[in-house]
This record gives sequence, C-alpha cells and structure tokens, in this order.
Amino acid sequence: MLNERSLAVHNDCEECPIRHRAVCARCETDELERLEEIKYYRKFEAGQTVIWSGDRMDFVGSVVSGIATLTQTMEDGRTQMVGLLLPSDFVGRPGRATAAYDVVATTDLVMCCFRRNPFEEMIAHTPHIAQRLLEMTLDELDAAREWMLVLGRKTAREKIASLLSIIARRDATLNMQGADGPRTFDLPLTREAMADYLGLTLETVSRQMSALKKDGVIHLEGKRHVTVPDMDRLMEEAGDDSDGGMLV
Amino acid sequence: MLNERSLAVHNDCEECPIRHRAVCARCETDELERLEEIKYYRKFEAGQTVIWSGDRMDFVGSVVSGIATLTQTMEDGRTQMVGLLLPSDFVGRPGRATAAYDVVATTDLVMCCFRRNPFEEMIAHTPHIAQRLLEMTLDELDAAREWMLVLGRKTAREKIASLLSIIARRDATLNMQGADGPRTFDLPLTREAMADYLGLTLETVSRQMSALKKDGVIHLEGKRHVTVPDMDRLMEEAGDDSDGGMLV
DNA sequence: GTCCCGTGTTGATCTGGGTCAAAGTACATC
DNA sequence: GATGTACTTTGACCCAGATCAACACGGGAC
Repeated sequence: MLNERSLAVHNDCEECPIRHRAVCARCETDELERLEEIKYYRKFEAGQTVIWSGDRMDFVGSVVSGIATLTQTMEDGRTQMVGLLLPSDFVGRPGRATAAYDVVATTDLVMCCFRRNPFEEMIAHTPHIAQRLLEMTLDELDAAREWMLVLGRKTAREKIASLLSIIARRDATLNMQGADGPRTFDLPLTREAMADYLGLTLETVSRQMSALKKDGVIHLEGKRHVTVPDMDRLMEEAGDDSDGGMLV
Repeated sequence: MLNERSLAVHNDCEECPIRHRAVCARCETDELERLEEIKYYRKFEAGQTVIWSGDRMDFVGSVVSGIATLTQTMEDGRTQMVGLLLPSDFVGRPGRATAAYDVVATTDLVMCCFRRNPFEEMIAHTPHIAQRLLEMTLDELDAAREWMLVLGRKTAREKIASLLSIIARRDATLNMQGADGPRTFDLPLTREAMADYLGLTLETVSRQMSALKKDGVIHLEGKRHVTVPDMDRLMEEAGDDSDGGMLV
C-alpha cells in the first residue's frame, strides 16, 4: 500500500509509479535503459480479473491508475480482501512464480509491469531497487498489521469509519487536497467489497453507513459520493489515536 | 515470520538466525567482519518487554531462542497481537527510528541484534542482505495477510484450530519432527495471549479448546501440553484448504 | 415506455461469541 | 500445612452482527 512518503516519490514520475527514474537516480544509464526495456503496460476494465490465485505470474508491476483488490477465498466461498491497491502500489513478488491472491480490477485499471525474470536480475545487481522494494514491502506489512487490529478488535461502526478514513486520506493525498477542512470523494468499492475488506456482511455495512450518515459523521449523495465534514470526528469514530496512522 | 525455506537457511548458522554467514557467502571478508562487529546479544526473561511502541529503537535483530509477540493496543485497552516471533524471525525496520509495536518476550528470549545505523549502511552496499531482508519481509507480509483471513472470516473454533496448526507445524519444523503422525508440543501462549492473537476473549478460547478436546481433535495434558493425533483433521477444522499454507 | 438486473436499504429474527460471575488448579512463598 | 497469585475452566445471560426476506433505486437493452 502506500503512505505519504511513497506517494511523494510517486509524484516524481507520473507515468510509472514504481518510479524507476527515482530508484535509478543513482544508477548507471544502462540500468535505466534495461528497466525501460522490460517494462510494458496492461489495461483492465472494471470488474476484470488481473490474475487468479495459483496462476502462473511472470510479471511484477504497480498500479498506474485505477483501483484493484487482493482477495483470498475459502472453499465454502467466504472471502477476505487482504489488500486494496491504489495508484503506486506494487503487485507481485520477486522470487515467486505463482500468484498468492486473486487480483481484481474494481475500476478501470492501468498497470505498469516488468517481466519477472529480468526484474529479479536487476534487483540482484542494483541495491537501490532492492532497498526501495524493501521499503515498500515494509510499508505494506505495517498496513496489513494495522488492518489486523481493525479486523480483530474493532466494532462494525469503527471498521466502517476506519475504511472511510483511509480512503479519504489516500484520496486527498492523490488529489493534493489540503489536509484540513471537509473532504469529498467517491467510494471505489461496492458495499459487498467493503464488507469483504472489513470482515462484515454487506447488510451490516449498509446499516452502519446509514447510521454514520444519520449521526452527521458523513454525508451521502447517491450511494457512492461521500463528504466528510470533519475528519477528526471520523477518526474518532474509527477509534484511531489522534495521529491516525498511515494505514493502507 | 518464517517458513520452511527460511528455517532451512537458519540452520546454516545456529547462533545467529539472520544467518549473516549465509547472507555473506558471496560477500567480501571485510563485510563479514563488519557484521560481526556491530552484532551483540540481548537476553530477556519471560514476561519482560523488549520495547514499547513509540520508543526509540536503534537496533534491528532476530530471535535466536524463545518466543516474543508483537502487539498493538487501542486507548481503551483492546489489544491485538499482530505477530508471533519464533526463532529466526526478524524484528525491527531499517529506516525507522521508533518501534511501531510492543514487543514482549513470552518465554525466556535471546535476540541477536545489530546496531541500526551501521546495519542500514551495510544494506545499502550489500545487495544480498537487502535481498534477503526483502524475502523475509515478503514472507511476513504473506503471513499477515493469511492471518487477515483468519481474523475476518473464521469462526472461533476455526481460529483456534488455525493457531494450533501453525504452532504444531512450526514446532515440528524447529524440532525436525517427521511430517506425518501425531504431533506433541507445548503451547507457548497463555489463553489470554491466544485470545489477543485470534481476536477473541480468553473465555471463548478456553471453551473452544475444551470443545476440540472433547471432540478428540486434540489431547490436553495439563493446560499447555498439546497432542494432535491427526494433523489433517486439525487442518480440516481450521478450514484450510489441503496444503495448509505456510502461515506465520 | 417496461423489463431486467446489479446494487443498496431496511426490517424481523436468530445466534456465536462477548460479558459477568464464580469456582478450580498449579505453583510459589511463608 | 496455609495463603496467595496467576492462570484456567465453566455457567448464565445478553447483544452485536449474521441471516433471511422484502423492497427500492437506477440505468441499460429492447
């Protein structure tokens, strides 16, 4: 996932969020060219599956625009979303040939991909890239662990507030909105997808959204367009300590 | 966390699970010596806190022996364990000066530590170390995500079975037990710690342990000594698909 | 227009696991 | 031995959120 820091870096290079230009600021020119060589773009439509868990995956890459989800499913159909991929987030794992999760585009999606084998070679020879990937992975690990607290200990209302606060924060960062004042954004997820992220049912999600609306914590226009009049209030509802972490 | 692969590596060097000997098989001698220089050991007694969330942390390290936990706490006291650290697991984060979680020794604990600044320098100059850390971090990320499924979607009984199955598996790997047949181990956690890991209350943990015992899925001698007559049965109870993943 | 169909809301009811309370067990320490 | 303390078990009751069910809202396709 992503926090302010990685986003700031992202803005170095609008086109390609793994931002190899920045990674390679200290690299040799031929390394830069090598990355350029193994790079390609893939586009997906909303609803399309990028890759199924268990499928062979011979690329790694990152989201350029749009949103994708990472989900795990049990045999009986229970599903849990384990990651929300926004622009600049990394997908795939050097050193592993098969996908561990289902990756699904929830909006139209553009990804910047690198062929896996040559990319792995580059890592082996280019410390900056390995370091950068390590940083990004550690950020994701922190986000996953923060989410464990949400899943394990928060109430339904707190879960919803947590999710909204993450999306609001990331959306604001992406769109360079000021830190203060009301925030407005479109939910990129259906109620069902929200439920899968939060370990709830879609009915509970719907009810809690209504409750937050009734209590004035959020305003809703239509089903998806959300305004948060007071971010502090929302974060209070989420049970976050003041600083709010840097979740997802 | 850890899987078979990282464990195998661990066994290269009993003393120091970050296994710098293996990391540095391809390094220069002076790099090896440099690591040796910045390395030191710390011992903790059961129950002692290694570090508090928010404290300054100027080392990274890994567990040599014993068990530690990583926990997050909300202001109102709700706590969620976000990691279980067994021998060879890594603690700390290059590039960050403060601890993000409480780290507590649940048994007597020995850690092998490296001073953070020189360690970070080494990473920058030694691709193998950065790569190895990346691998370990990706393993931990997978474990965290698998745990998200447990927290978000599994029933109390499945949660307990999942935890037991992880511990049984790791214990077997550590002690080189055969893959088949009954497995016996000591629970390294109190009921309360199990509850904090699973997002349950200690009462529910106790009840479900009793239920699993009554149903013959496990045998209990005293409170902590567990025998699993049939690992497949246990994993079925955990709701895992056959292969069982490589959790935690 | 109207017929879908995917999405979202709301109500009624049920239940898994939380909460509160009491008692049991295993070790220390005196 | 008695007393204490940390941990665990078990029971009784309750409630947040799941489940089941009905209905509402858009926005294509025809």
